[in-house]
Amino acid sequence: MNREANRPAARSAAPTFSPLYRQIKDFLIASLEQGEWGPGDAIPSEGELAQRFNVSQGTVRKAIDEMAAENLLVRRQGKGTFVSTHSDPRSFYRFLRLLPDDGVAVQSVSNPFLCETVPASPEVAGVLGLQPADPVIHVKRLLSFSGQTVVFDQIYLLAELFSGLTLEALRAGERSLYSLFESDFGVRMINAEEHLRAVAADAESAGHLGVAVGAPLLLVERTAYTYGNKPVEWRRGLYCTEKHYYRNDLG
Amino acid sequence: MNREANRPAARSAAPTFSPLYRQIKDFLIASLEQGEWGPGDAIPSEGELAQRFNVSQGTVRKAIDEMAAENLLVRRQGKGTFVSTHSDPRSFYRFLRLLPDDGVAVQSVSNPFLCETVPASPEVAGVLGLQPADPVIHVKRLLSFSGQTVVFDQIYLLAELFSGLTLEALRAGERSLYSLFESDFGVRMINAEEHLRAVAADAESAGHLGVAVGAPLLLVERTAYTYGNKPVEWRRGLYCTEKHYYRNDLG
DNA sequence: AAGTGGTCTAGACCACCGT
DNA sequence: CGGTGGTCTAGACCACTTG
Repeated sequence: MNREANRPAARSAAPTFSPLYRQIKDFLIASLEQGEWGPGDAIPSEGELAQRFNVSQGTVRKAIDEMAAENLLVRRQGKGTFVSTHSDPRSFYRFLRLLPDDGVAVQSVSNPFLCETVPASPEVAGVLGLQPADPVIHVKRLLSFSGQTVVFDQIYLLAELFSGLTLEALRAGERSLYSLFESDFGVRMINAEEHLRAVAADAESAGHLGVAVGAPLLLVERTAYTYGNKPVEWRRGLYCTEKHYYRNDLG
Repeated sequence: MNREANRPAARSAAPTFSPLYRQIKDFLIASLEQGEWGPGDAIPSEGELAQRFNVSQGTVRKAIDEMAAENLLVRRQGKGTFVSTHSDPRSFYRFLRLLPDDGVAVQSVSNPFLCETVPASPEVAGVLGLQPADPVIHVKRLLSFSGQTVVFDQIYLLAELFSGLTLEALRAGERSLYSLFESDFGVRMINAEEHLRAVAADAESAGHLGVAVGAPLLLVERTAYTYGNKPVEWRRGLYCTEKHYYRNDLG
């Protein structure tokens, strides 16, 4: 790494000081972004990276530590360091926070029933950084836990990144949506922000979820980001919380 | 630290191996728990701790790094390492996730109107690890943002830890509840878990929040923990989400 | 200038995993 | 066994804060 090119910069005025391990981290993130190593792959060992960058192993270690803390990489002692993937439950975080009142988490079943390209509404365009009427892919689906429909999702995706997505592809396989996005479109969701509200069920939601019109539903609006905090998905989920709750750990 | 006493243990059967830095971390946490250093105080420097434990500075550093990541300590370059406190906004995390739709976060105003000791209901006893009918302190309060009442909280506290808490004390000062608990009762909330649901407003909540009976409200049930994952508070909050939302960052 | 945390090094040894 | 990550050391120097 360019020791000499960097250190003097710290003494000069504007350019923010960037320690070696951060330069290495940035390089590794850029490599991930470019697909240098795919999801689930092992990255080079600490020793090899240290040689490649001409730094000590401890410096590489600090870079990888931070990326592991951000769920970009997963360390496994004795085996290596691996790129996180949504396909592997033990590796990537799950975004669905809904749990049944009694008993433990059960596998959810996704049932998509619409997938079409439409012009973005002003709201969706604003969130995804598009011009109004730019194309987005609109997906509607239901989520069930133990045979009971609990979530009605409306999902909006950047058409540019997910062109070719079909209802058949969504229906195929047992994979999660994000797992499919990752393997079939090379788009990895690495971060998301949710806004929660209580709302009254409208006719469509009530029908899907089997509740009365006007019944209280949990509205979950999610913006999901890929590398560089680029928003690529916005979804509006209506959760029936009669027998399930949304769990959040603070701290 | 007891190098020799520890290492052989790793080779024997049962006792789980514990690295040096973890022993130091555990020692520091125990010290915090016993009030060795109060909220906002500086703990000894890395060098001094290294000498005291007869380890290298790097080992102390790793222990402190983990505690800083858990929001137990706050590092400030050039100054020292300090015990987190709810009194200092820049130091401890805030638990309130409610934000106004438009504009940035505004200071909330707490308006408590009831504080009495009552026997724990079975539900509260279960969560707080008490026997039913053990005493708990029941607090009711309203929270306002910019003059508008948005939250109706019912709070249950271990009577044992908060004996002497009065409505007057709650009303005094501008401090947050957790700041008051920390300074007046020596109880520090370090972790919490929330369960969210959408519910229909009952008569009491509707009256407090100025909405119709049956209107959708966000129900937030929180269990808060102090050191050792000991639950010390349970609260049931009803949030009016007409002009505010609950924000959650995933990842 | 002195004291603190922040970065970096070079090397040792341990724990874990596969072959 | 060899290779990986995990722990630990001793020491150097940098960056930030305060007096």
